[in-house]
Amino acid sequence: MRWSHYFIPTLKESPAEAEILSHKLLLRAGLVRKLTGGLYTFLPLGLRTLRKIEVIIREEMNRAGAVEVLMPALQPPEIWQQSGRYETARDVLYKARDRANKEWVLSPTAEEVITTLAAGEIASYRQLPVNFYQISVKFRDEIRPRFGLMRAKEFIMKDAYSFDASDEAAMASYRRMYDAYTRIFNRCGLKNFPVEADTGVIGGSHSHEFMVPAETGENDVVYCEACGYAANIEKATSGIPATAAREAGPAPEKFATPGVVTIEALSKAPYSVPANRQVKTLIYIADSQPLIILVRGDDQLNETKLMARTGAVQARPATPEEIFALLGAHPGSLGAVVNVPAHVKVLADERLRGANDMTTGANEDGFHLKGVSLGRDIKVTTWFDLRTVTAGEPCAKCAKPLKIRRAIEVGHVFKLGTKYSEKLNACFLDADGKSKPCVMGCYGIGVTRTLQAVIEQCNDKDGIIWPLAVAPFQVCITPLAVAKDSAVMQLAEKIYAELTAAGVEVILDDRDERPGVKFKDADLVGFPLRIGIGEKSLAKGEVELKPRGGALTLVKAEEAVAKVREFLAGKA
RNA sequence: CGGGACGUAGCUCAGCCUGGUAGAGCACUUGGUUUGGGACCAAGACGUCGCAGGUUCAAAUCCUGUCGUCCCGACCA
Repeated sequence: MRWSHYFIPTLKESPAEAEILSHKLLLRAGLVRKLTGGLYTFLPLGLRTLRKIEVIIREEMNRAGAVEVLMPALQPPEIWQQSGRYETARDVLYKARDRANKEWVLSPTAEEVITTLAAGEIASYRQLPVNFYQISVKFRDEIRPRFGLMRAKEFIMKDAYSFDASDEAAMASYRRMYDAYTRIFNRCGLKNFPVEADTGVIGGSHSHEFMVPAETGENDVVYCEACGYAANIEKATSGIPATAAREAGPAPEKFATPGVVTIEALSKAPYSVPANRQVKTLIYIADSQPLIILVRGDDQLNETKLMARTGAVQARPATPEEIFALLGAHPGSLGAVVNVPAHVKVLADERLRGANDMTTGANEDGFHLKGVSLGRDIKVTTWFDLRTVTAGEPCAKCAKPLKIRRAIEVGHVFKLGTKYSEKLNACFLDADGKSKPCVMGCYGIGVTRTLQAVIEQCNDKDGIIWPLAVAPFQVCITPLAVAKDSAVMQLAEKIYAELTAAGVEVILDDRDERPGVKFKDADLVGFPLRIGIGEKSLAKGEVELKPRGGALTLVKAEEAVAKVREFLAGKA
């Protein structure tokens, strides 16, 4: 490819819309352009990299035994109603109407379609296992698209769906995908690691997310360097000890706390009740039902855990008005000891189990209760792990201190079970002649997000440093004179022709630009290897080889092609 | 949906407070000089100042509304 015939609109300055580095580089290196918020056009260079990632994904999915299909992006709402997600996924579903005013949904994912396909096509255990995948555009009505391709309204996803005859077989399918994902992200040149994850609205029993460590990521990951435990903070647990038992009085004692409505205020004089001896009382509305939630004063409720434990589809903090109507007091004076309506469930965090001599609100503005014992004074409906892990807590497996870091989620694997196959009737006849629902798994990779994650991880002050496997071009030839009859250009053309013939992906910067412009552009775009050809070195019969981010070496002109192939072979 | 910031040339921004001829740098066009890390000189082209109302003799500037973008939070398959 000749640069002058291509389209690489590089920018010296970052557009104001970009905040994080990878987003700025996407725009500056001429990989994408924004159409509007959350919607991007891939330019030639960005598309080449995208295609390379797709090829890696296809190779590994095929190797893992999955078969490629392509499903419609426009889908009938009926199947979404059948699975129940027309309601539960309502907020992210884009909807459209046709001329007959019939409604359609734009696919955010394809469990419904693939399960409908399986329902029609799979009749016997002899057809199992099978794993379908596709690489296609997905649509999600994100509340807040951000960071370029990281969270967009429309993006490219690889989604796969496995169908198995038994739970054990489904776990084997899950494991195959898990291993394939590790290979895929490694091949993309990404530092990555799997973490235990919550299954969310998609449902299922077992789940891992593949994370790329990055400060700009949207996920917090809890991990243990000693034993390798790693989990999304939404799911993570620790070995933190329960609340210490104390000498407890015979009954709770009410005391006046005028104006005190925070844990912190109560921890100060004249009350001086440490946060770890307080019970924090939170009121949530989960699927229209009020819930009382108790966590220790120094803990934070983990809303994802709350949703997971209760199976709620939607949950939100109650408003002060709702709270007053329920308990007769305002936030800051709430407790679960007295005035708790019989129909309201009390969910308490495990860390409070057996705790006594605690202080909590009296459900009367301006008053608290001390000497409260959980179990004796508070009727807990159910105990759950509901708290959010913090850094430094002992690992549940090995007791070493846990750490927390930010990361980008690039892949997610779920064991789904029979949730969709039952609802959409994807059943098969087993060897014993009985009809059983397929045991499913689903597996996603954010392809466009992965592209940006590579940039986020592979860069320096001058621009992108593409891993060879996903670089838009492997080699950039930079002749410093472009007149057709110049020795420099003639050699550049010769090397270009030889490399091209050898199957190397090479771009020839044949623009009549000053050297500085060409060097800056090559660095910004991030080609793994640049061949510099100038009059100075050519006078000695030499050309320059400059790996991006590495040191420049001089080689004999006639050896250049061989050296380049050596370089590429060593990196492949 | 709450909080905040910003919409002026293709891009980055100034001008707005204190109303009075629409600006700079980069990019672009032409000519010349340059030519090993984003050149220089000269000439040029490019704008309904996001949009709609209002105030005023006069609005980029003040007021109201609206749309859009970005950030934080909420939310998030």
